Amino acid sequence: MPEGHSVHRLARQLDDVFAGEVLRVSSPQGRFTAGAALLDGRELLEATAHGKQLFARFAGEQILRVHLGLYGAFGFGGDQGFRGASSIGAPRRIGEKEAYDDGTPVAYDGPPEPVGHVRMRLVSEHGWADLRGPSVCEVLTVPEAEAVRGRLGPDPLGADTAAGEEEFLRRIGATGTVIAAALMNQALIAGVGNIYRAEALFRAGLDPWARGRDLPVPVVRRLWQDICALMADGVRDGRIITTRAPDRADPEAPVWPDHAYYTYQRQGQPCLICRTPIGLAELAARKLYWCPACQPRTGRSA
DNA sequence: CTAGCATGATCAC
DNA sequence: TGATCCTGCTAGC
Repeated sequence: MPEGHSVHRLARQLDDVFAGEVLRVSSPQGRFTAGAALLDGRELLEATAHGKQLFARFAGEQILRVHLGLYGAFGFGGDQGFRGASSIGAPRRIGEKEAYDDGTPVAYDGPPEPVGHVRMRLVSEHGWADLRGPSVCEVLTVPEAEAVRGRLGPDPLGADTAAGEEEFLRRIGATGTVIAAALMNQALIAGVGNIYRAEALFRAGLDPWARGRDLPVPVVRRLWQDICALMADGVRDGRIITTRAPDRADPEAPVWPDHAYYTYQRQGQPCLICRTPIGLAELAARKLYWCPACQPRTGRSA
């Protein structure tokens, strides 16, 4: 159940441990057998992310595209050098909750027998990665991969956040949908999910039902900039934390605060700012959390 | 133990 | 709008 920050961490991890390596690629589960055969024995050149989409470029113009969906996750394992190659702290799993190695040296005898439904297994000389439960795992040509990217909006974790801001402004200004729905539309902004959506709207004090095109330009700019900052923190921490330090129950515990969120899954509980009970609504088949007092309905909202 | 739900997105109707 | 994909966590027996 990853939002964009998890996929960016995953891309970094794959790049750290596999880039430049010739990989054995298989599908123990059997649902990716043909795709695995296209990649098997090729060098992984680079792994990148755009929003929630993961792209791994292999030699021979083969692009692996993975989307984790609701519950996809990668698991990693390998020898000491493999684990040390990770720049994000050698997690054993990336996708939903991440578990970290404690640094204890372990003997490495090659990958374990696949347990359960492993859609794809990548194996190098020094380590392995197992992919489970993705909504998409396929091999694309370069033009096909570019077409996928072309359908996505700007990524707050992309290299050029200034250009992304202008693009976000353009796309939000052109949509008639409410801002809470717009933030979940990957064609308008890529990588935001249900948590960042709810939390960014709260931090901006925005009515979730305000229409995108009705929002003042400076408000939309600040929203983009705040999402960029929040998601960059998420990549750094491996976890979504959106509460400002003074708003957490224990300011002395900045890394694992009691309250990581202002509104997400806090329906009925008091707002951390004004004590008003947090609201819950159904919007486009997803749950929307907001504070009715800090994010008052505006006249023109839908 | 089981049932229900979850940070997602597509497809059929 | 609802079903579906199909994993893992958690609340409740």
